[in-house]
Amino acid sequence: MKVTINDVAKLAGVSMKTVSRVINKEPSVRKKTYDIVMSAVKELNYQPNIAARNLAGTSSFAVALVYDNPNAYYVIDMQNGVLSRCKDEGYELVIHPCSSTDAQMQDEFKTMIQRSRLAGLVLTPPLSEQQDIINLLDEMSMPYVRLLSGREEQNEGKNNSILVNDFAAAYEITEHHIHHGHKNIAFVLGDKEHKSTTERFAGYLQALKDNDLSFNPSLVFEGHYSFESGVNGAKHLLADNNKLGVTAILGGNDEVAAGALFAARLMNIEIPAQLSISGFEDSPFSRQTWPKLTTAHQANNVISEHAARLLFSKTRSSRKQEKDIITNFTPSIVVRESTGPAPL
Amino acid sequence: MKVTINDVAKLAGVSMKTVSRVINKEPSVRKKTYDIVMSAVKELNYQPNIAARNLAGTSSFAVALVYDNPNAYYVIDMQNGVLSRCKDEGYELVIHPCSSTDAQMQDEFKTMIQRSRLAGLVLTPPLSEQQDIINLLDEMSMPYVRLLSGREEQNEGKNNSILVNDFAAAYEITEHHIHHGHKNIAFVLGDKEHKSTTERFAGYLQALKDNDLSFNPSLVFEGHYSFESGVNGAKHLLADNNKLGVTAILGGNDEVAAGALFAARLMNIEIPAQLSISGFEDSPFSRQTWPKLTTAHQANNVISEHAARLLFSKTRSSRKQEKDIITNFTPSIVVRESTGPAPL
DNA sequence: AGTTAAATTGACAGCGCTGTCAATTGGCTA
DNA sequence: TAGCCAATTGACAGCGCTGTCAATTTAACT
Repeated sequence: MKVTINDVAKLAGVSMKTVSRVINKEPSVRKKTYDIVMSAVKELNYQPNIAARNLAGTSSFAVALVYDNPNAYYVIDMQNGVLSRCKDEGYELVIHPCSSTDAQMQDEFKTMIQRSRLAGLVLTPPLSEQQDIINLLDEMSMPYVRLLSGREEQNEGKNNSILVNDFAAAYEITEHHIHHGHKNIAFVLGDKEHKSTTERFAGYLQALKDNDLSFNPSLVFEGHYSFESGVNGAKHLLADNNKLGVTAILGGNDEVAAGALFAARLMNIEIPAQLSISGFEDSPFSRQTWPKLTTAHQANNVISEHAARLLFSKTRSSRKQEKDIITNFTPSIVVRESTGPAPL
Repeated sequence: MKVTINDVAKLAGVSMKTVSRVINKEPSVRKKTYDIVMSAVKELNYQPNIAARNLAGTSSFAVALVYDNPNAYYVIDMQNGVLSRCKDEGYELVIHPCSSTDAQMQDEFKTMIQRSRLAGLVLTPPLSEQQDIINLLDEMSMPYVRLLSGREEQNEGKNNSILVNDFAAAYEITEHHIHHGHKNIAFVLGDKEHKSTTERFAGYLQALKDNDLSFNPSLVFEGHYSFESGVNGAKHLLADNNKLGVTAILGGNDEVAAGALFAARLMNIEIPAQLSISGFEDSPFSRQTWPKLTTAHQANNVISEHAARLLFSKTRSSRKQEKDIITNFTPSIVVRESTGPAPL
């Protein structure tokens, strides 16, 4: 029933250590030996014991995913992406939800790292943007990968960040509206503490500028990443029978856009005939509205998978480096039914 | 930096084994000894090494949460509930998303169990309703706890199930509508493969019966647990200018209800003045609609925590039994703005 | 006090694997 | 062919803890 590394060694006619080398893809193993061992592994269906590896080795076989994010869809995508890579690599995934505002979080964080003897961790926004956490990890010289909102040129010299180009996404979405003849394009921003908010806003501004449209500050609503904020924002922007003449609204994310959509419906505004609305992220949320949202697709499960790859590439130097790790993602626009030409 | 059980033993002036006994809350430890050891543990801030415990002991210190559920909110709640208990008990949580329809799932399942040397697992619907999985676990004599939709009387004799009384929830919600004077109460059902669907439907029927209202099959729409299904269901039920005279709709869950809400809005039906709509589960979804949904609150994080407790109580017989584990949950109605008196 | 059983504690091996370092092999040059 | 270095392999200890079982202490009796 239980197959140990010793059984494999006997069957292959080599030492345990050599089997260990094969399992861990260490160099200095002859091709022939490798094949013999591998066939023995397969014949016995050998499964390395993670606990023993953790105990005996210097580095452990567990990575943590740390998040403080109310968006369940986002979290699940992150988990699944990292998890799939972990399975391939034979690692365990420790999930660690936490509150970034909690004062004792750092302690709890430290305890977790000690207890689990982690090989490394993946940080998602907004924790990945918190300098004190980064410092703490650097102090402990613990490998980590950050998921951040940012542009490619900002990633130079760093080799532990995965950037999502929210600037470009916002730029593209704004141009989508502009090309549809929209002039008065409003923006319901997300939480301003999040870097994604400032990046998206910057992209929006740049697109306006590049298309010779003037920026009207009253078309910007400073809100939060929530449905309700979208409702409030849209109500505010469209107040007084839309005296501002808004014909398009960028929601800070899909939830915000869904809220805006709802508010517009309540005001008997036809979507997209009278008003175009777009979101960001392409969460399942964007398909649960009616009409479905035009949004910027961001493959969070893919992104998180690459984050995991990057982490693994840093963790095990003995293994050959993976060369196809993408560290810069640019969301691409998905046009659905919530946007269209500007009304005449 | 690294504190081992040996350090604690020295400081406390006892053997390693005694420290081990204290850590594991084994019986046969004098109160005085216990206190001495515990103070040493605290002084050194000793953290047991999970890998070593797993390796040395017969049972491991990891439990798995297995799910096949597209509802991210549900999954997150489940995770958090089980996770909080795991932290208290010093266990690890292994999350295992999988597809119940996938043919090779059982194999993968087995592999996971072998690899991780699990102490036990928590199964959520619809996996918890699959007999082949139950059989497999029984064969391996692996402890598990099932989360199921069902009524208290059905839980007798079983000690590995946590029941959510969807019957009672549906009964209560249906009566809520009835007491508001509704007569033509429609129901957009969820997936009929899920036991929660049949339970909720049964509760609805019972409530109608107990209040001397006749059951009209054409007021039932067989749908799915999705927003879109809610839209379609409501459209169907309210067709032809509501010739069926529907004044209230039960959504199979909150997503369905949200869909129904949206469809009604599109038809310019006022909620709740002309039509009452209710959901189930009280997911964040139900607060992201406008008006907010009346629904049946189901504290999934609490439920999953009790599932974990139940599992732990079965896992370590040496530890004193927990007596306050709730194995039967009855959701309670939360009245918000989407329901009201029947129109005249 | 003396005896006996029960409760409490400790010594020690070993869980399955990897790190260290020494032994062996093979490939190459002179 | 001998000689030498690098590549490859193996022997062995030990990671931090728990199970086993024996040693010791305590309590409960004649």
